[in-house]
Amino acid sequence: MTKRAMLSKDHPCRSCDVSAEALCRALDVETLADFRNQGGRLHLTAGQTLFHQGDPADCVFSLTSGVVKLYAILSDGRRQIVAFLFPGDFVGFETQQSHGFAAEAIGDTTLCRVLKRRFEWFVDHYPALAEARYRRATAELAIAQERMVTLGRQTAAERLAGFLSDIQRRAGFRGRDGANLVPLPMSRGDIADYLGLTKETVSRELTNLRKARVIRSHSLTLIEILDPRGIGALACGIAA
Amino acid sequence: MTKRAMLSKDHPCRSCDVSAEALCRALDVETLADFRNQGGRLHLTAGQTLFHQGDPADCVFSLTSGVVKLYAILSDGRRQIVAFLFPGDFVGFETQQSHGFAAEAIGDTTLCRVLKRRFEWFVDHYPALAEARYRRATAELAIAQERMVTLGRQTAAERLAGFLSDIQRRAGFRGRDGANLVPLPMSRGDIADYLGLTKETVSRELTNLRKARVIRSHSLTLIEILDPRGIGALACGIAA
DNA sequence: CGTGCCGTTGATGCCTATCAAGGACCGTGG
DNA sequence: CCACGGTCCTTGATAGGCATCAACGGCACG
Repeated sequence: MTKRAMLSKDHPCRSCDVSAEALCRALDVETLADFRNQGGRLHLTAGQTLFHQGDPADCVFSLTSGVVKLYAILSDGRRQIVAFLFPGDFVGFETQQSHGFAAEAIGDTTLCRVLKRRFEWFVDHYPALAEARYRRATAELAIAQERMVTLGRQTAAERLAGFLSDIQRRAGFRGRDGANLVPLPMSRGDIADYLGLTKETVSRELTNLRKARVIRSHSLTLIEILDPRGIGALACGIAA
Repeated sequence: MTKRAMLSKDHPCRSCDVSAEALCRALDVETLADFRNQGGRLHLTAGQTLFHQGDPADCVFSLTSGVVKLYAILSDGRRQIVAFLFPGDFVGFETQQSHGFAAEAIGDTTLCRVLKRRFEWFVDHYPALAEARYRRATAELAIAQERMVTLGRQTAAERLAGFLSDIQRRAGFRGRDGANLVPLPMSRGDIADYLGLTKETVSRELTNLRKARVIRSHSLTLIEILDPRGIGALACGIAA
């Protein structure tokens, strides 16, 4: 049994099943309880925004269920989705005063919220949390830099293959027959805006992969990867 | 007089004129001297690489003069430059074991090198340095995310305008007649690989800006911005 | 059972890449 | 000092990949 089980029976963190990499995990049990009591729990339904571009960034959030998109909108309506956030991801721990991007729920979503000032108090007093926060920041930086390569230099097919690999790694699961299943809770338009393409191109490339028997669609929001090597070969590109 | 003047007369950091945001500035004088003695100074000439993709990341570097490009190469030779580093910038403070990108000097370059283990010892013992390192990481993350927008959604003209604005902010200076001068030490090919374009397109867009009297070329590596508002109008895009 | 949103597919066009040639600049060596 | 070669930049012609425009189909919802 993990220390986690020692939380009082009705403490929300007790049943929190976010991935082991969540920043909260850097805290021991009593501290976690303390930390958790600083904030509140938040529910969002599809399309609700957590914050807009330019909003003051005075809270940090830990996503416990659902998927959130982080995006920028240009003056003429063009949109770029900077990241999809999955359970276990943190939002808002950047040092800027205001949010550079908007955050919006893709489906039903729950988050934990803590005032940033509180969060920083904990960071100052618990080196493990500071360390975890720093590791998270550099990990995200590395991801962001990889995405520059994707957006700057890859073709539509490569982008989509890379995207499917990523989602599989972060949210993929096995069917009872061992099938390699990948959920796609976001719309085609969202995928397009994430990859710097249009929804039509995303749709076309998906059918290409389908025709090539690399993937199979179980529904609009659930695909199966039939040929992981094929996906990998397309996606890789990077490094010699 | 700043505390800096208290460094022993021949201490290398004494004459170091990197921008005030360099991480070293988080340390007080004696500590800085101590810190500085851990490493060495490094000189590179045009085209020399500091490290390759995949090299073990066991040193951190502080750029004191010159410009360095950080880039990835895909298996078929496509290249994406992830960042240009200017004096005051730090390299290699990410948490990964190996470098995800290669670093190469664009012209003559000098850097300070410190073993990462040493650096981390200082981070552990000087909270101000930890704080500065964290701020730097999140600042770079924000920049990387902005660049996703550029690479994913902006046109060639917008990318170039944004690029010129950025370089002006980071390395621009005034001529004796007040001219708004921007150095371009990197080649057109480098700019192209930074912006996700080709060198031909970069060249064409530069001549467009020239014909539109938005910029003027003093030489291949030095341009003058005649119409900052024009550049800004093109570059902005972001936010309504 | 209609209505609307989302996804797919097709036809067309545009932006930028690619291919190609000429020109400017620079360092070298005669 | 000038000729020379190489590299980088510029400019033009053409092509291709993806966007745009448009129509249709499926699915969810009222």
